[in-house]
Amino acid sequence: MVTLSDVAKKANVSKMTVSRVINHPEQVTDELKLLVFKAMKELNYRPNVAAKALARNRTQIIKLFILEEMSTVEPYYMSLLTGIARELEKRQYSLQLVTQHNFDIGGCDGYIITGMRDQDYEWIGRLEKPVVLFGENHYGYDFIDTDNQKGIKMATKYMLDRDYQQIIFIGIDLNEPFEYSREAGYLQVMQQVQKTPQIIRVSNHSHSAEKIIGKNWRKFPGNTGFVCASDRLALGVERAVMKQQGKVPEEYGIIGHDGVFLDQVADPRLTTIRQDVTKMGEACAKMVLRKIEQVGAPQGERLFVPTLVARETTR
Amino acid sequence: MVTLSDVAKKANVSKMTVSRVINHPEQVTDELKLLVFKAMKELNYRPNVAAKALARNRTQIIKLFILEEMSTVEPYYMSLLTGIARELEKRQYSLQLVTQHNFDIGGCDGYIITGMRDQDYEWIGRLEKPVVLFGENHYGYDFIDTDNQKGIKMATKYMLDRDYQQIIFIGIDLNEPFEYSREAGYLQVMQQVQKTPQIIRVSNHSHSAEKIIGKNWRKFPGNTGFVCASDRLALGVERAVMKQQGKVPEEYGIIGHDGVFLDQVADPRLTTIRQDVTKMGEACAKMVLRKIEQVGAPQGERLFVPTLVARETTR
DNA sequence: GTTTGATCTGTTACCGCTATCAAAATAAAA
DNA sequence: TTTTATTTTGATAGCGGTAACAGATCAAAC
Repeated sequence: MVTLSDVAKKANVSKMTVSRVINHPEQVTDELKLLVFKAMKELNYRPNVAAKALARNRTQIIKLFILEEMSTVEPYYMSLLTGIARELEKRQYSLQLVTQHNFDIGGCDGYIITGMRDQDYEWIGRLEKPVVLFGENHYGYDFIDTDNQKGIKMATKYMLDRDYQQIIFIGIDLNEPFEYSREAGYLQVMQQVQKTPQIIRVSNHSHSAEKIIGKNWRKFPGNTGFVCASDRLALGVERAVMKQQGKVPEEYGIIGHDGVFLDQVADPRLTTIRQDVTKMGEACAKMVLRKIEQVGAPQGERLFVPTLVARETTR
Repeated sequence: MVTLSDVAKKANVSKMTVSRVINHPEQVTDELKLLVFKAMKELNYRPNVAAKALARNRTQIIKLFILEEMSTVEPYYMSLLTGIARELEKRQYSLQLVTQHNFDIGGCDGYIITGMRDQDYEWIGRLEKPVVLFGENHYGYDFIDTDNQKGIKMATKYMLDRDYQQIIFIGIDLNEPFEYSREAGYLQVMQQVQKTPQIIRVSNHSHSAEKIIGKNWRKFPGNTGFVCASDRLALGVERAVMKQQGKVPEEYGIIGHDGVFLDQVADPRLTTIRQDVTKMGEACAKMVLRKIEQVGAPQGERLFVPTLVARETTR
């Protein structure tokens, strides 16, 4: 195994200089830097993460809490993980996945938390290492999220553009900020165009949406657009419409939200508000690492603007 | 931070004794063990993973390679991850997720690899640390998998039990062992009951299955059972049947395979061969850790028997 | 009561890296 | 040129564990 000392010897400098080239390059002359880089490359030097962690009194570990039940877990967590993992690896950090069933012990340098419900904020506030949330909140915690409001605004406007007359929002029956933001987006656009909004809230399962749409079918005369708070709901709505022999997209438009996995499985394929979840994952990792560097300084929020992917459920 | 020394002082023993209590308890008298445990508890001692790793020349890191494209990635990888993470954490290991886009550098103590295709085995063979595969293979690598053959056998038999006359296997158009095993399971049962088997292979997308079933609809008279190699395919088959006004499950039976996520999204809900992917994840982790302990000794294979979950697509 | 052997516990020396401070080299001011 | 300030580099001492060996303890055998 190639160590710092090996590189140091080869470059005719001290260990410390090599260490500095890696961690504080601004403190080293360009001349020496060059020598050291050359030696590192020639020896194919790989720093020993454990040694670094020990010396700096760090763990080089970030914990990811996924607080939702894994059975209901959205497939997009996989993309989130990919993004986080990619960024952490670049910076020589490891990941530890924490779910309901292993609320645990070992130390870490920071946390990324997602799937929070209101009651979680209390213990989150007591965590002693930097925390970044994936998902908006109103408690002042730093977070990354998609721009929920803008996303649904886009969807609603798109429905209007495509000339659907009656536009209905199918929301998730949950008192969480992301849902409020989405509804707000819908309401704002409806207000702008002076149409009466209509919101139906159901639990986030395709069957719930399907059922409620079926039951209230007579209220949806044709030319109706359904803006849905998730692709799951959109999938359920789509099925309900199809079963009622409603024509998609001619008579009924459907727009989902998320654009990860489910939208492609649907038939016709869902028009959806797509989020780049992987990129958001990277952003979570970057933010928590920056926060660690800055000894816990607040990082604020970062919203990612989603894109509307037009497919087969809108005309 | 509480260290070994703190515990040692409190228990009036040396650091080494404490270390032994943790790593080689059989070498310590019960008397001392009790003292040490008490001290550990009272001080709430948490071992420093980095220090341990450094001293033992280990990384305490396991890398998980997911070789499939993340866009097509099955949601069940999330369950796999959960299982792996849970087990690793118990043993003070961290996880590093490696995908197409960060084929990387840093060291590790072992690998778990999944989503391999034939051409991958070459470089896998060159890895210098213990490897465990998730997914059967014929190259002698240690692996964990679901019992593909038995699963499809169960499905096929179940179709027969439910008195579907013509039973068709919808397979994945891929030259991989798991597919062969599934087909073998189907073929064996068909042979036993002296029925002519019929296999249709398509790429693993719901739309592919839907299309091919639609196109060949006249070949499926009613009283037909479709045994599918994945829930995705089953979903497509289900849609095709519904579109042709076929009655599910009265006239047409459908059984999927995997039982993670998609089966619940379908409507009617899919009868499926369910795997406990989380448990298999745990098994992967256990196996690779054992292999590390045993300096790379072969561990063989371990097949998990899946269960048939009867729902709404079989009568 | 020694001696011997086995079992248990403690001492020492690292593992590879970084913070801290001291020393050397360089630049600026006197 | 000498003095002083500044920048750059090096020596040292851990970080918290573990392996390897040395020393102590204890029981059985002489």
